[in-house]
Amino acid sequence: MNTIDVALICKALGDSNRLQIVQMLSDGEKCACKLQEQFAITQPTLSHHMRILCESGLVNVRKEGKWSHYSLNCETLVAFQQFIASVSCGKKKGR
Amino acid sequence: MNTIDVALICKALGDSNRLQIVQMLSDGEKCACKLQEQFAITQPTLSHHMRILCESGLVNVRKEGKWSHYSLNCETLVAFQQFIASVSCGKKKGR
DNA sequence: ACATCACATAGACAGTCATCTATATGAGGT
DNA sequence: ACCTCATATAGATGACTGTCTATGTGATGT
Repeated sequence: MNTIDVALICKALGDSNRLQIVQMLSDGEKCACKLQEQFAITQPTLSHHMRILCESGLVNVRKEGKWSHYSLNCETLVAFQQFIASVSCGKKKGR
Repeated sequence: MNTIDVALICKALGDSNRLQIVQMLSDGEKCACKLQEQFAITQPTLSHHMRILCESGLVNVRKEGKWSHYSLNCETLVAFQQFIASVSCGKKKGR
């Protein structure tokens, strides 16, 4: 995973609504209607946020009838986590 | 570390120049002039990026004579990494 | 066929962002 | 005192962002 991809994901997570959405998806797949309940934003705004999350690669969508079910993309998430974990603060030992 | 703090850090990392700066600081403290060499941006623009990184809490600055030395803030970095690592993709995994 | 539900798209708008040029600040050196 | 170097600040500008209202789309039910 290169810096451009990571920056895109960070940008997606740089909005606290979206960050909370990701945390909610940590529990497992959820439909848009379920996510909607938790936020004081309109349905189109949520849809916009979900699009950004999907485009970053961090979130997958599964359409089933009228519903859109969103879930975290494990592969992308893990690659992102590894990238972030690879940053070190230089000092050999902490504390 | 709460969602607002994390979102602020993500926002700071959501620019690829800043993400690369953080990667460079992973090596250890560097002065602005050293960072400057690596980017095709003007000095004021770099200064602007450094301010955003400092305000996010992820970067510290140490002034010494004419120079500004930047380094990663270990405490913030680790807290951020833990937050990111705590997101799971739902499918059961160890730990 | 029609109405309804779940969601996406379009367009608008105010606010924020990354970048630049120009200028200020402050530390050293001569 | 003056000049230079390293960096910060100010102000401008065009692009992008988050949010809204209004409307479109496609699936489901009567």
